Amino acid sequence: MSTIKKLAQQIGVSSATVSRAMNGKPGLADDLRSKILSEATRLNVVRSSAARSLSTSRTDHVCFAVHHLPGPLSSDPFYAQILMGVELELRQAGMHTMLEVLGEDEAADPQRWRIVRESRADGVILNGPFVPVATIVKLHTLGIPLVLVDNFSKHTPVDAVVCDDRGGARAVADHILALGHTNVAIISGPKDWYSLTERCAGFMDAFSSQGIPVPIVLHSEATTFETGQQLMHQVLKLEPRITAVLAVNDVMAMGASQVAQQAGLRIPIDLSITGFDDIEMASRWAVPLTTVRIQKTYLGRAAAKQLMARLKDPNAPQQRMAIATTLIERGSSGIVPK
Amino acid sequence: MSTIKKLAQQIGVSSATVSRAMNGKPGLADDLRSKILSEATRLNVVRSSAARSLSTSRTDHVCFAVHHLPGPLSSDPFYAQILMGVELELRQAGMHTMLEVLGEDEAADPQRWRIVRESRADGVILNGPFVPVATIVKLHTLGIPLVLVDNFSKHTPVDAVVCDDRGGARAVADHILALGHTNVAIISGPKDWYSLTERCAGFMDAFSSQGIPVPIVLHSEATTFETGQQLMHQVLKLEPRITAVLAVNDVMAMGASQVAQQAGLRIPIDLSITGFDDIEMASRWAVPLTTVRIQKTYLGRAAAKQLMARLKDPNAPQQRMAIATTLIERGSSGIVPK
DNA sequence: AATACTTACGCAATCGCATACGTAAAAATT
DNA sequence: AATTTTTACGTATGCGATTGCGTAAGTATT
Repeated sequence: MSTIKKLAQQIGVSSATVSRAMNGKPGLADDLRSKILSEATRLNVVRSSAARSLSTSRTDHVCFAVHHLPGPLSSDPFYAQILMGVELELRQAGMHTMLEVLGEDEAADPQRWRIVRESRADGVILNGPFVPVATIVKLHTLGIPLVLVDNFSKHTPVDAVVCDDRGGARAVADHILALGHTNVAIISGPKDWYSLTERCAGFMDAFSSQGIPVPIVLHSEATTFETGQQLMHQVLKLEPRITAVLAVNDVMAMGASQVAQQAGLRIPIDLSITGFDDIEMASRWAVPLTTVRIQKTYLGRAAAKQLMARLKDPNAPQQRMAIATTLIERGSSGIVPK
Repeated sequence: MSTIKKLAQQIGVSSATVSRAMNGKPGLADDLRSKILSEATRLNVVRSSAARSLSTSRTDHVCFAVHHLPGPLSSDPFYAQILMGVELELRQAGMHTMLEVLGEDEAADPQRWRIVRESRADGVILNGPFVPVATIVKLHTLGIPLVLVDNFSKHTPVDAVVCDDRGGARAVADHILALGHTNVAIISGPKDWYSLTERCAGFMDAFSSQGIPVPIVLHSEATTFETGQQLMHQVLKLEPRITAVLAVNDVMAMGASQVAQQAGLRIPIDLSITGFDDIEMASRWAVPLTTVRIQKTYLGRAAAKQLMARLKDPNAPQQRMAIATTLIERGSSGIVPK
């Protein structure tokens, strides 16, 4: 790999000129510029990323941070797809994605995020509701360009990209109510996860606007297949006459449906179950899952765009962007049994 | 963030000394070193990554490359978990992960991998069998430290980390044969994917060593749920008396099992089905899947280690490391029906 | 035609670290 | 005690860009 300076000598100009040419900066005759550019590609000359970030104090890297839990990037492909979206969008802008997996230590103190500490990235896309608010605040006061995904902070003016959890939830709930169900349970995860509270709120919207009494709401420590199973057991014990279960995501819905079936309930004949997210397996599940589709890749793209906008204008007002969701009706929901 | 030089002035030494101290290099009194180190942490002084990679021409970054197909990082969490393993291992060594998602263009020409072109990483972990051999060769002759994961190249001496596909396949096949099955079908993906040929070979090993006639083998263009469904349809048409199906991965097995069930076959009473990979959903599937467990995170860790070893000694002989697999017996396999 | 502006480019400082080399003091050797 | 070796540090240069400033030529203005 050759340097800019050698290219300059080759052509007979100064390295400053080559630099300006390659960066599309003014102060250069058009014909010279195109000559430099073509020579550069011919000789495979690339600007050294190290040198230029030393000089400009930008890296063109973005840090994609996810909490490391049983889940995030592995079993539940939710964040993996967001990651794909981020990569795609950044790539188009000539930027790059770095991955930071957050353990307990890092979740508590952003100073321990090595990518941030060593400023290996220009900004951070922080995914999921797993990180304590204090961490977000600290990160923000540290002046690090930041975009939250699938999370939102009331306490700090931080950009966020979410999906229309509330609207989506409202839609499934409306769907279930339209089918005639009145005896409904909601199974959810931790009470303080933004998206979950929104989804629950959306469910409630539907009930209250139809004048139907509020359903049972059960919470758990996580949103896994297993917690779905556990909560379904509870539901069956608490209120056997339930005819529909609104799960706060697909994986939980799957767990719940399995328990229900093992208890002898037929879906959707005896019991309707709905999910949220529309993960790939939702349509392939034994009883295809009625759910709410989130365009995960698009979420990622939006986050990347938002971060780049923030980098360009650090003083722009905070933005919260909500990506629309769509109800996907499949076999797991049906009319209320007589 | 302060610089090394300022820290040096503060303490009253030269920046060279601070540099040596922070890099653990010799030529420094122990007490001075520890004093410098403690001051550095106290004042939050970090070596500029840009400056040091300009100076050392290392980045401490590793490029994790996956082909962008419907699958890799999204629906099939296989590579996502490998990614996690890589990140974990690199992190422990003070290195960082960059993500490069390969489209068709990049798959054909590594010069288009921007992370590589701009040497933003010291080496590449190349995942999956999706990339043409020519690309691997080119990358290798370009002198870029490279480790293949879930792939192997006979044509070039490139390090590779795979799992014991053959042994694992042998184990499931043995298991199925031990249950008395003799009328077996194998459903696989593209013929030229390394892991798949190994797995098929492993299956065959079992048959031939037991003296049982070779089974039907069907191939397809991909290894998705849908191709699993398609091949199962074919199997049913071709040889309705089949009693066991060995799928080359879990997702295909799931697709196949669904088709079989829809055709009225009970699993495992009428038909045994096995998978490979042991993805999370395998155990949660309607009929829990007998399969072969791959420790994906460990695969990633091994790959990262291997790459770092290669970086340390570029001339070490090529290595192929195979990670052991384990047979997981679950409900989808049973004795041959009478 | 004289002056004032632009334009197109080169010069040189700068970014922050690593490291080869130099040197004085301390330790070892004789 | 004189010499050699080692230790512990400082000096200075280079890594490869970016960019403010300077200047000569070209263009516009009057």
